[in-house]
Amino acid sequence: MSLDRQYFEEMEAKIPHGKVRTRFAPSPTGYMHVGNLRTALYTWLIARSHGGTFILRIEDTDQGRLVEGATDVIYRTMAECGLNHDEGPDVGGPVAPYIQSQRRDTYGKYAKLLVELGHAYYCFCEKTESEEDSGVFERAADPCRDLSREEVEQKLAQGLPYVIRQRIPEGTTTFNDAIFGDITVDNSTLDDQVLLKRDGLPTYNFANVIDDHLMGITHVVRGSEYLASAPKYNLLYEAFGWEIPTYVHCSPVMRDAQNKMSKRHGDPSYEDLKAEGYLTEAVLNYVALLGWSPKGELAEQEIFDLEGLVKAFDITGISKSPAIFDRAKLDHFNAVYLRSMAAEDFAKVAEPYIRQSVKDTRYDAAAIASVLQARCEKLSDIPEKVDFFDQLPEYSVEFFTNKKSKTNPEVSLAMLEAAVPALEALEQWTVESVHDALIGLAEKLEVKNATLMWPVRIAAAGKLVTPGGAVEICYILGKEETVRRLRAGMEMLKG
RNA sequence: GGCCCGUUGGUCAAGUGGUUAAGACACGGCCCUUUCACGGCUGUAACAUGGGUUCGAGUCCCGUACGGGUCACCA
Repeated sequence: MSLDRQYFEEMEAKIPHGKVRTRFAPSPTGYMHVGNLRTALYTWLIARSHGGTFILRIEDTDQGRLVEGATDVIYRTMAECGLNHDEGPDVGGPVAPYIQSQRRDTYGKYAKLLVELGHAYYCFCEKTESEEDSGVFERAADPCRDLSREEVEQKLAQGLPYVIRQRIPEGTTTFNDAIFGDITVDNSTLDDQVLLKRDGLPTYNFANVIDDHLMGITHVVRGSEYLASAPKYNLLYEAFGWEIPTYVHCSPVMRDAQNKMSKRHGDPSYEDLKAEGYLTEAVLNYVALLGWSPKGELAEQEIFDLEGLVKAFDITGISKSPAIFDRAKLDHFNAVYLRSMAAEDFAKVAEPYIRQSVKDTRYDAAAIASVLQARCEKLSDIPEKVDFFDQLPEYSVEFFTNKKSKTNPEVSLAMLEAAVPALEALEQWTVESVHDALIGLAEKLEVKNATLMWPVRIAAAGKLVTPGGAVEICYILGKEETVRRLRAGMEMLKG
């Protein structure tokens, strides 16, 4: 067994040093769930807030789980969110390739190096049966652990299939996590995990260590489900004599107190949220705060754009406990972002939703948008809110009764009878002219504004709750349609 | 079951031995008002639990309960 020393030297020589380097390393499942997005965000933030480098690496070592087009979802999501990477499969970089299936040889070589170093061994056993739910898990000593060098050579020469396993030493292992602190475990609780699978591909755990080292990763950000395997990582780094990176284990995003967000439960992915009418900025902002909070004078701030996050972000603000994903709060963030948009920008994103129910192009989408902006939490709320423009809904005569406005059917009829000629007389049909006409009329009739406005709005919209008041709705409807609807209301009140 | 981790209002959370225990969302009330919103004001509501340590504990230590993770030739 001869090792290619030069290969290792070359690989080592390529590793960049001196700057923070982080990596987001998804396996291509075709689905970017919220927890994933948050991990990507934090990872990106750590790099950017240190002026470091952010790397995208694709972990596709599981041949059985390859999903067509899955990497596209990752690229698209990252780009849309503004989480740009400096190195990756598509842009290259000094430690390419960035797709694990293309690094196959490397893992094999390092696995053999580890065998040579005495920290791993060849195992020729059959695949281990999963122990089911026997309740007690006891690891039998692996007979291959103590095979002599000659025996190994012999079996190899016979072409027997094998895996390479990590040789866990006696003692205890302590590792440090930036969020959880020092954690010490007894090595007897660690198993001689497989490093290199029978198909020659590395296991996730091994590939991670090799790639993170070879890519010069300084901060390993990942879900807390990997916390338990961290000691084995340390042992691996130590076995190679490599510097151990900073671990940053993040607790999961939950759907409720017991369950993680999951595709299986129908929890939304980033793309699902987009489709539901949420803004990318709002999702990112919300997700950033799910499990992280700013320190110091920024502690009370909640609205952050990416740039603001870069300035405020700090690993120590990441919390240990899991966070439940709360729609109501996401809705709030989305509403805040929607409201803060310039009117024309909002009109632009709202228009498709408006046109879902307002097909009649005589009705100005921009005008409708302006009335909608302060009134929706997500864009998908829009169609239902503006459905009365195209067609006046059937409504109850009871709608005309409103205590606070001091209206009832009788009063309403009188108001409409007065409003119709006043509006018909208008030469200019603008928000101002309609407003002035109606306010002037109320004054003349010596009734409070609401007494006149309420029936007008009901007759114009046929709904109890509308985006905008009587004036805006009449304006958008136009004179002809407004008058037609008010007259219809009068007929109804007479009948 | 072993090992590891976590636990501040319904939710997100600040808090690093001495505070009237922040703030946000949600919820209730009031104001504004041309409905609903927006905006403003205001209210209800929390340190899982039992022991220590200490003059003093949400903050430190131990136990208990509950929850989660992990124990794959998956990632």
